[in-house]
Amino acid sequence: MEYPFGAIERKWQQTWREKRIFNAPQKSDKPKYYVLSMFPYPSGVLHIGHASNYSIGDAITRIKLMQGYSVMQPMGYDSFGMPAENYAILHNSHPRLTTEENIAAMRVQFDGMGFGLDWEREVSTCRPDYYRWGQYIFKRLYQKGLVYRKKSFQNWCEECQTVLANEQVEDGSCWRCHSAVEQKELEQWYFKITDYADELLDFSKVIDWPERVMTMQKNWIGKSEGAKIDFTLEGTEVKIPIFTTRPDTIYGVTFMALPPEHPLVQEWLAAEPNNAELHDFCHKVINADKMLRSSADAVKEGVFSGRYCINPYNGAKVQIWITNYVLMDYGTGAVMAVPAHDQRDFDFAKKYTIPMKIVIQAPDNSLVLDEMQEAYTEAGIMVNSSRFDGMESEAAKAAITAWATENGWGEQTFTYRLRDWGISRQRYWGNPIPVIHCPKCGVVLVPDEELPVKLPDNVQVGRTTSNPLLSVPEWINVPCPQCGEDAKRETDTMDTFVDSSWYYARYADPKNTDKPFEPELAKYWLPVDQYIGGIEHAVMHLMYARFFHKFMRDMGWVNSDEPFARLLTQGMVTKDGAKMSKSKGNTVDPQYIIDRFGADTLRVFLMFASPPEKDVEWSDDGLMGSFRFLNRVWRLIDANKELIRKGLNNAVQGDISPEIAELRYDTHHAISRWHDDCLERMQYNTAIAATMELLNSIVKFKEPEKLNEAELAVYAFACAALPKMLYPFAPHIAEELWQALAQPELLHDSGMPVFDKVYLCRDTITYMVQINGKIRGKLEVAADIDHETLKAEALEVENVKRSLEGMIVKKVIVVPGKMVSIAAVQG
RNA sequence: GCGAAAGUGGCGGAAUUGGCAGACGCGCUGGACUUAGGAUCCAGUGAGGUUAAACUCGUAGGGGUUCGAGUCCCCUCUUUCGCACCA
Repeated sequence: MEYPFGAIERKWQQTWREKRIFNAPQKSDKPKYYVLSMFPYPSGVLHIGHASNYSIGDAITRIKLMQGYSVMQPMGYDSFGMPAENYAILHNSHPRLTTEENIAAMRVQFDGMGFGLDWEREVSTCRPDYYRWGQYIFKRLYQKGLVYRKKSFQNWCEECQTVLANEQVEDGSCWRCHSAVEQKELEQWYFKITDYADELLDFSKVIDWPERVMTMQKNWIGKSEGAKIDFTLEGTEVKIPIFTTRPDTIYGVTFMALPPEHPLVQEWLAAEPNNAELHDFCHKVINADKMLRSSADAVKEGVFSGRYCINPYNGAKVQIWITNYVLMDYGTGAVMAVPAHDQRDFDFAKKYTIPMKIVIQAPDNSLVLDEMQEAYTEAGIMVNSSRFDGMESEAAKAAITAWATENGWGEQTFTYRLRDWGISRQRYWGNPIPVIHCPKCGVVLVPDEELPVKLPDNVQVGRTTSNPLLSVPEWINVPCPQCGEDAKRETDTMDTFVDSSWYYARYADPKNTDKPFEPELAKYWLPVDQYIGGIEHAVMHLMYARFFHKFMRDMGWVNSDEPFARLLTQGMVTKDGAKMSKSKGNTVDPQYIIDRFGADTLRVFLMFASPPEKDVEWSDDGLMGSFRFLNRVWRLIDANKELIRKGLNNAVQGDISPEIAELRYDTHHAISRWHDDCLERMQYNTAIAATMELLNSIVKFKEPEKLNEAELAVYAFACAALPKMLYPFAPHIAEELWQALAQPELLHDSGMPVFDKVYLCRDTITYMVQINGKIRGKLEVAADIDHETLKAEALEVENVKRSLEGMIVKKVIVVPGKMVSIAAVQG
């Protein structure tokens, strides 16, 4: 017989809702705990990945409730973005309608999983009551000087008809649709995330983040120390600043490398319309696939510009080359090339027979110019470097930089790989940028009282024209808020990552109609104590949210430095070793599993199969194992509930059999392991294993009705521990069994399962005996035996004695509570 | 190429501080029972060896430290992830 999971799950879902168990109070005497899983895109269908991810957060929520915290676990929808627009096109509908339908459908499935979510705090980024405050925050960022517009070459996804931030380009492809990314020159809105680069590099204020995520962010920010040095265009006063991390090689500069996008190059192009070589090369490079251009094994190419610049250190005349290997948007967009000491410059110089000059000599004096096969990039002794000759190159870096500062042609500086965040998207289904362009006043912010700038409904959604908003003149044409003249609305919408950069704060005060959220409430709930989500957001979402949080702190809206104190990056669910996807045809429908085996079974399987941060390989057989487990627990308690109720009221004093004493030990041991796994280690698979082991220990007793009073008390205590231990993972069956044991309160309110250290002590201990590292025997002794006696007894164990024949014992080591180790040699 | 993490039975995984490797689950083998169920219960299950033991081997491979290594150190291989002309 299967236990009646369907009825039980419906019953408890309804009870939790009616009793408002998971609606977090705004004020509480208890300490707060904020559990947050990354909100989903509302696809309308809950897939196994969602089920797995949110099961983790729900387990934490229920553990923290039992522990006595006031817990908030909200949920919402990241509902702007391309997929909604495409979905609407496909179904000949409107994104707003399809999105709301999907949200309603997902809500039902979330509830069917039994997640303890505070639906009164639901946010959906595509609703005006949410995106209004995104616009408000945009304005505050603008007023703080953290927003600007810039025309430049952008990553353009033809498929999505929109631009992408650098971090949204993966291997030259769009992060979302995976089609190739091109370059297109456009005027775009930017957030000055680089202002916070140093602070984003500092993770000292997070409590527990995976090292991997912090490393990825550090790599992405890519801070490097170096010097900015001004070269001068020959015969002019024009400065060409360069950035280098190797100022010690400045006397080895034999050419200057500029990218075609460099303003000086653009000037020369304009000045020489007939220089075909120059024009062809620049045109070719600028329009080349950015991925190919920036890959390490791309062939280096260039043309000589016919111009020279002057090295300020020695007055040397340096050829200026236009090349494909220098990036306009890193450093100053100009490179001093030192072929003898930089591999890229070396390759380039070899190809175009540009001279080289050794200025750092290897410590063993082995460098000879004509014999060099590759650049020498190590440290060494300065040579051919005028007044710096003989110095250690590492020390010379500072000296040479100082010399530049003294002479006014350079300074010590830092450069970052991180670029400002381009947030403009040429799409309809996003948050409108609250700006009006006035021919007279320029860029004018929409006044607060006119927010939100609502998306018009009557657009023709489609991907043939670039931005659907361009087709709504009555929305675009508005009077300027400042001068009243005819003006036009900005038609770019914001990157959806803007919406997800502050939603965690809105949950603290989701219905506020005056401001994004009440600072007092955000200060109470933030930071998020435990954040859970996929590793794929390691750089983008998590860095943007940190940036927003630091801005909100500077505004005085929050008082923490980091939004997420602890971060858990959960693994994905795989099948046949691959990520589940429709195209591979290896998906599993959670709804089918819930209908056939119950949500508890699904949750237990997902949590038991592997630790939360690792991938879970789907297994139908494994799922059945979880189902059998819950059925066994059910049968045990259902068959014995009167007896257990009685036993829970029994006195614990009295004689008990050794077998029951063992059960008592197993029970307290299992609970203690559960505590450790649930609270310290966050390793829920072993917490479930401990629960299974306890069940196995209990079911050894086939006739509990024959136990005496004291024994029954032990037995009942063991049985009653099962629902508590199951609660985080299989909450419905746990509540039902808990109620069957005539317990008055619901489990979240019942406290942690308790164990008593007294019962973890044993009178006797089994010691293993090792000889030279191999197990040769064991002996059971009193727990308080002294070491000398123990050693003597260990040597007398029969098998030990025999193995020691003809050997001389050199040393005997006692590992308290565990083993006796004998070191012996052949005699 | 650089950096990080990982590699344990037929499978998912456990071993928390250097101390009985393989918990727990799946699968498999044998048995019991039967209201034939996607049952349940009992026994077994790393490899070799044995009636059973003893014993030998065993945590990717090779070395090392230690009374003792899955765990620490060095080298190699493989896999995964991140970065990759960043001056």
